[in-house]
Amino acid sequence: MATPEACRHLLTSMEGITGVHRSLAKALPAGCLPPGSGVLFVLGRSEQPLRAGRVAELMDIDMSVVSRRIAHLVDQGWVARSPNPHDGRSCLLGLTDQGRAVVDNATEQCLDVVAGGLRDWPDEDIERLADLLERLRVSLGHRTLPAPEPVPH
Amino acid sequence: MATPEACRHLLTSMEGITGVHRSLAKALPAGCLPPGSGVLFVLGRSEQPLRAGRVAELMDIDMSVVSRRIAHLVDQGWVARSPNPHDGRSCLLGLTDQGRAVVDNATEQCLDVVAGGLRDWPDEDIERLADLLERLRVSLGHRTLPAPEPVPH
DNA sequence: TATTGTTATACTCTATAACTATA
DNA sequence: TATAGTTATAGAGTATAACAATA
Repeated sequence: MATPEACRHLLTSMEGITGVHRSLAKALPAGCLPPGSGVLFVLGRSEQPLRAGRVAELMDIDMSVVSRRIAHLVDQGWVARSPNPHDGRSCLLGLTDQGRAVVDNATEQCLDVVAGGLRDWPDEDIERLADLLERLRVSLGHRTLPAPEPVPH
Repeated sequence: MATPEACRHLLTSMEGITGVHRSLAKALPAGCLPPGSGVLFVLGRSEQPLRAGRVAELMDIDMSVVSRRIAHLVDQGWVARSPNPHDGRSCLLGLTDQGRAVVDNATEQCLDVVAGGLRDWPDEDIERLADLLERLRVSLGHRTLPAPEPVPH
């Protein structure tokens, strides 16, 4: 049912999608989104500790990237590694209290900016946009929902 | 009217927004989006030739970035500089026929991927998402619409 | 003196490939 | 042999600062 016209319209509006993201980041106080925040957010949203490979899968980036970031985040004291009882090759990763504080602060700052920019929006438009973005992500094949850590054999 | 709950929901769905963009790029044939495509797209959408500073403004990135990209795109033969009759400090930038071909091809390839992923979406949802994204971009302060080149004094 | 654009430098995000350790 | 993770290297996007030319 997707006509080429509608897709073309969407494509144009998606063209600047990274710009929107950057605008948001620029509107934030300096240091609010430290390097590697993405990993921090993913770990912060997860119910359980995650393996590095699982983080890479959820973010749809290469594990080598996650590995280097994790090392840095551990150095910062924001992420803690604990041994994986089921597999000696991997560790389980979780936020420290400090890491949680960084995530919570960044989230609040982002919320301030978004809520400020969207203060005239009707609530239902915001909800609709969020829902549509989520569906777009799924339709374009990007993983999102953290499934429970599977127990290996 | 924007409640914190709705904004939080939107923020979560925006977190992976660059991932969606990357998914799209990854789904494309190699070489389809050459470095600097963004500048190419902006020039391709403009009715008239643009100054470098104007491109930077429209993309909300630093002019130094545009400058280096333009140099590369001119080397590739995709962008042509012409003298600006109103101001000797700047040039006017436009696509060459080759550049136009690159833009058109990339657009079609992107359309194929998007239309494929969204083939089950009702048309009105696609339009609604495109509209909401456009409004989001405006509300968060990101410039989009190419205004006519102002004539300096 | 202010503005336009260029260049040098550096930082962030990402991927590929080669490697180590464990399964 | 296959998988999880690490490390080295490289490419792409971006910003800041110093600079040259023109207004």
